[in-house]
Amino acid sequence: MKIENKITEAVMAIVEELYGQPVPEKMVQLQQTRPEFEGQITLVVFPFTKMSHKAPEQTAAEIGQQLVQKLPEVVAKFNAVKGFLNLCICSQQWVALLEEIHQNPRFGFTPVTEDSPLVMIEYSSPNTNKPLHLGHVRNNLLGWALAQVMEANGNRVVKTNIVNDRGIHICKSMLAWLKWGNGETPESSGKKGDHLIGDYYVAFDKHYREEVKALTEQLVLSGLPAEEAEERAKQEAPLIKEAHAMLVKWEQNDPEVRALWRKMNEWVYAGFDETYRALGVSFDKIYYESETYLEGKEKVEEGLQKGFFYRRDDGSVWADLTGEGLDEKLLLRSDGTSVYMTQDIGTAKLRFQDFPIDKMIYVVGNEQNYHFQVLSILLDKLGFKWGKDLVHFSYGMVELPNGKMKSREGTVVDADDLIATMVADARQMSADKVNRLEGITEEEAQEIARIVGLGALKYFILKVDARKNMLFNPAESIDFNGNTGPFIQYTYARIRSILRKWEKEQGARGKEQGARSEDCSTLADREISLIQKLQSFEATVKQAGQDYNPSCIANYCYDLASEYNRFYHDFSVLREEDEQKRTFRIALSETVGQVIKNGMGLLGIEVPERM
RNA sequence: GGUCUGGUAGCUCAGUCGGAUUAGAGCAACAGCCUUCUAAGCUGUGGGUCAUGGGUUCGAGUCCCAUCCGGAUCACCA
Repeated sequence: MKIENKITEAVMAIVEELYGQPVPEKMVQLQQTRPEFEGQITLVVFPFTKMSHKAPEQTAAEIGQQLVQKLPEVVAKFNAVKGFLNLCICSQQWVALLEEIHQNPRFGFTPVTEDSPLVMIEYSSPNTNKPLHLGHVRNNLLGWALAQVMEANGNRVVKTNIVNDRGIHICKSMLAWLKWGNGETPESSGKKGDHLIGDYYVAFDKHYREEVKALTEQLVLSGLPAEEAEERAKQEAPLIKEAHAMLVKWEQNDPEVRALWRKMNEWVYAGFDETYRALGVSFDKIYYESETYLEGKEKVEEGLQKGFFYRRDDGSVWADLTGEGLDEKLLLRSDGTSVYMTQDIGTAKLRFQDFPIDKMIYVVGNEQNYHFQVLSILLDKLGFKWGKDLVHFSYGMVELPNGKMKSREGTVVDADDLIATMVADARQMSADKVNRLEGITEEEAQEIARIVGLGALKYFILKVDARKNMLFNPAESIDFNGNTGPFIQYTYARIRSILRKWEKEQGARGKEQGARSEDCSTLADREISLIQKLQSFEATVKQAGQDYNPSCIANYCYDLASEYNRFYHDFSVLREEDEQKRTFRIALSETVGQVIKNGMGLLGIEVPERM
């Protein structure tokens, strides 16, 4: 039984006994004692003053006395400051707690069973016409971390990706490749497939803009107002018309267009796979829009028959959501083709056929908040049981110091470049610390650099609250000091180093057990607060699962590492002469390392054995 | 304009269920600490009207209302 629970139970009994009123459990508020006061756990007594009809301080004192009497093995002594009752907990309790955590390598995790709820998480969702950029990186990292967190909270998780592999943007790349590509392939050019295709997408855009510009001038000369001229030029430029023609051919299953489309998409997928592998993310099931985009129509027809939707005179189908405080939403165009919303309904249908989903989480940027509000209502109306409380895990945009990322203006941070830069910087960083690299092969050093560089990137992104927009300053982000991933990794590596030395020592004189509860009556404040910190990992994981918020785990890892660093500087663990204390502190260190590893693991961040 | 969302130190960010006379980290600046288990570290100094005004109460950065500023969204685009 946890220390908190014992105290809560006792307080409930005591208050009822003293003041004659039953107390709901929620009223018993326990918190960590502020460092400037003596004690470790504090009871907030304000809520009880109404029952006691006494001053807060006196009420606190009365409860404190009873606690010491009734729980002598837990509460050693107390002091009351205003309405706060600070309790000094017996060291044995802390030692026992540490031992419990130490014994449980999965501390804080809820086991997953056959009957656990099935949660599907959709993330990444790239377009196949250009490589992944920083915005996708945030999406992928959040999606992956969220999946880990949900699993840690006892859910079965299916990670899924919907690939937007069809549409006008793909045709643009295809067209440009046909026109100017001379048969270039990833092999012949040495480029990653997604970058190759992205280059043609850019080429298309460049030529297209030139055409638009020339055509606009022409139209202006013939007497059209400038704005109107540009509008028309955009629609009538030969290139865009060709692209549209290609899209029509694609939809008609033209063998040549389809073959080219398939070939180029394969190149892109190979490129994406490489980036995904570098980021350490993966999927259990991938859906392609080309396979799902027609499915939604059927569901919309069904909704139409049931009277949820209505058809206008021009044949288009709409949902009237004014009753829900929203607008009317188009579901099928007048020509019968589907729109974005229809496709999402179709994808939902397929997913539900494939999996008995209990909860669906979409990791998609906050610019689509409205879309998912509507989708939730529509899916609910159409009878998807998870539709009503689907979760749109909505994250903010990544901004750059000079504004937003815009592919046209070349202010995009490419994912592959970014990863390579971070790893190279980490390599440079550790090369500066020559003594560390002793006895390490070049290969091992490279692997450490990969772990540290990626750790820096991942932590930098995951530590900020997902729903907020965040600023990515390329110069400052490559910082390995302070509140960063490498700081936490460093703490871990140092703990491992201590343990390696200790194990060597133990090997010489025979194995010995870790934490001992006897004779540790005088724990230092630092040790106790470390144990308290360790204990709160459980609550943090739970909270992250409830709020769908990986960032609190990131901040927890930093807090824990900081706390350990102070401990590390206060005590010489290996040189401690008192045998009891030393084994205790070794066990404490080992447990901190274990929790750091688990916490970082939830974020998809690896920790190195040495660095 | 409607809806949603954010505003905390020069900069980037934390801040749990509303809790403690003094609101925390990191970066940047300044000052200390490597004969001691990994200095990617530790300790200290300076830096704040928690956007503004009201309200709720024993108590508000946190909850409510209004205002100001920023962002997103409101397509027969995806």
